[in-house]
Amino acid sequence: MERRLAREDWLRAARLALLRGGVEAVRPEKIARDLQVTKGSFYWHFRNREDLLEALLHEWETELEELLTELGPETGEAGLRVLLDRVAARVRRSERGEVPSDAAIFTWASVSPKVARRVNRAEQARIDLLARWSGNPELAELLYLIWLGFVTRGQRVPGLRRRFPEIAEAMIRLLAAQDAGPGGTNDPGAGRKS
Amino acid sequence: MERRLAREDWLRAARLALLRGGVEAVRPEKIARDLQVTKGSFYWHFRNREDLLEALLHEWETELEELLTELGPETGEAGLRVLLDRVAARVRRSERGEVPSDAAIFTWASVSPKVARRVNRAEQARIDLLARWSGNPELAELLYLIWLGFVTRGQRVPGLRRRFPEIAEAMIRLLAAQDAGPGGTNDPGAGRKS
DNA sequence: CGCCAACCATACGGCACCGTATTGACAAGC
DNA sequence: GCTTGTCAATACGGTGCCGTATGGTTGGCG
Repeated sequence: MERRLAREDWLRAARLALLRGGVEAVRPEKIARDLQVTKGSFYWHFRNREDLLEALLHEWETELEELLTELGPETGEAGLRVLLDRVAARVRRSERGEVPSDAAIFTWASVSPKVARRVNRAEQARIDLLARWSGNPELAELLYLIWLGFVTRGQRVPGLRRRFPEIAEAMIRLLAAQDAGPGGTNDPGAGRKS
Repeated sequence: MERRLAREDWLRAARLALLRGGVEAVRPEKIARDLQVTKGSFYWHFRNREDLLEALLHEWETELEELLTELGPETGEAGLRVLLDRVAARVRRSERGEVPSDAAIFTWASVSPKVARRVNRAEQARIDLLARWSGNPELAELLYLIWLGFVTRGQRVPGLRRRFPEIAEAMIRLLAAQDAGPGGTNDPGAGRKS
């Protein structure tokens, strides 16, 4: 019994620790206790704590890039549907520790300027994508804020995450409303620039 | 010279520490260094670290209640304008350390179940208020999520907080759109300019 | 003037964690 | 069966923080 651990086992445990207790819970000795080993193992797989944290952040960045590049050619409402589906799937995977949780990373970013810079960059890519799809930068930002708010609140409010489809529909309606709405159909450049 | 410190001085320093570095930065010895005194002072004003944290959270709760009860009778668009004004003022005060920052408290809540429960309660009060005003629970939730997302992102993205008026206008348009929108044409001109 | 309360400094024991060094267990392949 | 590579246990010195104990300084006030 008592299998031995690979680097990936440590990463998974670290992702779960990050998810549940924030960065401050991601500590070699603590995770070692969770895994029922001593830290002798940890320092074989990682140089130090910083190395582990960097691995987590890097993992999140690359996973996210993949998600964005794997999207199909659909834009507008159809595109948003696909994107939200993917995002929801990611959240489920993160709850199993298979991938770092967006929410946890955001929380981390809000207390670490270094992490914040990298998160902001990834975030901007998402917003830009929404802006291209909707042809409306302001709406894109609004949609993103709704999602971000949902994720933030979903960390705290039990059972809220299950209501994601509901919020997703509201977002889609918002997107649809502006296509049919004030300016005529999908007029790129109808928004504002910063 | 070298004035001596009152409890309020410690609280202010703690609010700033919370704002800048999260809960983990709220530590007696660390704040003592910031204040150029030793922790002997701290333990005169507070029982222990937990006591300080509780004071911060309690302060946030009561300040927030006051904000909500001090609102006028306006509802709908006019009410939202007043509310957002108040909220913006609060954010400025929090940056001066006069009151705990919403964003910092939310970040704290996301790593502390105990804090999360209390934050959720206060949060629900805000959402309920919006729901009464708009007569549309789903829209209320959406508006709240936009604000929450903005606050979360505003912690990280430099200069974003200055764009609050812009977001506020978008929220107000959203509220106005549903008055004029799906429900039929009930007077959209009601509640102009506060 | 002298005293008391408010406030702060100093010094201490304890704990949790970091990172390193060294040794030990075990399996795979030669 | 012996070696080698992989992973883990143990033990250690160092640091930062907690909370307490105790004594020092100061200002107001009777």
